[in-house]
Amino acid sequence: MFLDFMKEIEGLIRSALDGCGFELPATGTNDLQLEISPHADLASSVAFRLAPLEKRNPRVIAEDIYNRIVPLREAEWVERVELAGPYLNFFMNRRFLNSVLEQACLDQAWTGKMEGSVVVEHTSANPDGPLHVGHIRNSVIGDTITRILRRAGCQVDAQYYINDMGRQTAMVVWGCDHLKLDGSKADHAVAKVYIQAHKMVKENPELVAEVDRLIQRYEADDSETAAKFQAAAKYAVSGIQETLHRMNIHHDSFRWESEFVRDGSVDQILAELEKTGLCEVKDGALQMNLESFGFEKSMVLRRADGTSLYITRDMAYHRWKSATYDRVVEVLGADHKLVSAQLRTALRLLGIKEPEVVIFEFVSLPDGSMSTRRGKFISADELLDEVEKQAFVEVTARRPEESEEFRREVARQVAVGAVRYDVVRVSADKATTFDWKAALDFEKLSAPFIQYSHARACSILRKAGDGGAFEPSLLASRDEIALIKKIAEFDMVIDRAARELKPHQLATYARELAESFNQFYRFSPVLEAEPGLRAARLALAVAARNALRATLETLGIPALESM
RNA sequence: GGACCCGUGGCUUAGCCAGGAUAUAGCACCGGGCUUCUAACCCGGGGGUCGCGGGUUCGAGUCCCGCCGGGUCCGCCA
Repeated sequence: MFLDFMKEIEGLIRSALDGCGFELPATGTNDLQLEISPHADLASSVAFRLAPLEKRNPRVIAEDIYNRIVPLREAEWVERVELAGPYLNFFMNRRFLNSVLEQACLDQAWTGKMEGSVVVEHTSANPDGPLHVGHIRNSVIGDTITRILRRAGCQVDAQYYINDMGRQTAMVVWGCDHLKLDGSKADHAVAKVYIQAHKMVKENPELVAEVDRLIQRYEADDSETAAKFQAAAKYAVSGIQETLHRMNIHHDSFRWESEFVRDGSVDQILAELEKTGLCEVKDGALQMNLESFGFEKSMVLRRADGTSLYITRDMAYHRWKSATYDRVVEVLGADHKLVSAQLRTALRLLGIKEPEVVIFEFVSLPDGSMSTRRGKFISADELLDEVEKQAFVEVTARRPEESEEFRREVARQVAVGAVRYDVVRVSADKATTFDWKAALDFEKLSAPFIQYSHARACSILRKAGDGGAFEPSLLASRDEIALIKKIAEFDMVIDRAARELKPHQLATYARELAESFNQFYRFSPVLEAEPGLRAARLALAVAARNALRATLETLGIPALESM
């Protein structure tokens, strides 16, 4: 699809440049300055790049290139090139549009040729309570990246790293020893114990020693203690998973950080780090000095009591990931920026491939940041419940004749979509403030808009029956052509989002695709059209339905057939 | 104090990494469209010193420097 069109144009320009004797220094990506433009299907402003090198007017250079472009009779997808001042404007031919339509109709246009294995670590919330509205930014971004990479063609392992050795988990274990889990949803029950335990320890500082002893015993692999830690972590994670499943989020594998202590890889990493000569024992703790790399704070690798720390275990985990997968991707909150940078520096020193880190900025509440420990958060479950409730009201208003079962199911699917879309549509590096009013207002720039387009397409197809043979060239109106072109962009959007790890680009595309379909729907009646045109439009409706379904699926949003 | 991120119409936001032809969309506001495939939709309109000041460039929302405002981090927590 679009990538093929683009590739052909690249070839045309490059051979024209050779013909002119122009040498374009490679500056990275998009050397040819190609972009989708309102003036063309694809435009190049490469003449501007060459002007200073050739010391000539870019208009003259563009004209030279234009004159050297081989006759397009043999071009597969390019109809014509226009010279517009310093710009070269390329237009796609009918064959290209027909090919897009055909591939989309056959539902075979949605998987790319990217290769390799990728591990995407996301969510990895501490097993000390339920996911809150900040965590789900991690989960939704991570899961969408996972889906995008799969679409692009990669083999992806979505992984949850369970922090079972941390102080938080020890606090939960201590809490479970002294308090009762109250039987509510697992992760919520754990949170109550954790919050209470934290309060008790804070009020009685002598209890800290008890928590420390738990950490030491777990590190020493005391079997009774280990059973408690693992049971507590597993219990919390089971509740977290339940919430994730509600949002269509599934992990392929779970790794426990304790594994890396047990199998000796943490000790091994420590030995290797010590060999760098940057480590010293200070106040009994092993520390690494990274000042020459711009970090004023040294990195503590081992506590004075000999137990390991998160960052050291994480080093071992990263070495394993780097050795196992071609690409290592992880989604982290902005609070991890500094440690993550330190970790990458340390990995580099050991010659270990560094991860690609997707940082997302914080979600805060109107009155400040969230905290599981202080019990100050809005849980993902609560959010989903409320959005679902509101969605039920909306469905009931629009489809009062439908059964309650139908309306409940639609509300559930709309809620999942609304929550996911609301999170993924914003670029990860924008800090946001959670707002109930905005969360429950999913009327317009939101998932239902896209789901609705899909449902409309399905409705046409339900009523139309089998369209049979059709003449694609009949699709020539502005809205029909625009829709085909938008469908064609799918592979390029996926490819780019997969390389840049920016899922919000797909959210933007989804909105544009739905918009194009809605315009087609409004201006090009399908069922009432003349037989020939009807068949062609029906084919376009199938193509659009498939494109919308693939897009929604990649966003993890249910593609409802009726709503 | 230091490091990193953000600042685009009243509000939310794309474009910034790879500088180019009239700056994207939604909400809200004004006007129009359901006897026609689901109006959770479509069409039109008003509204922008792209935080501020320098610089680089033929050209800056996009790159560089400084400042202002907001966020995050700077634990033998994770």
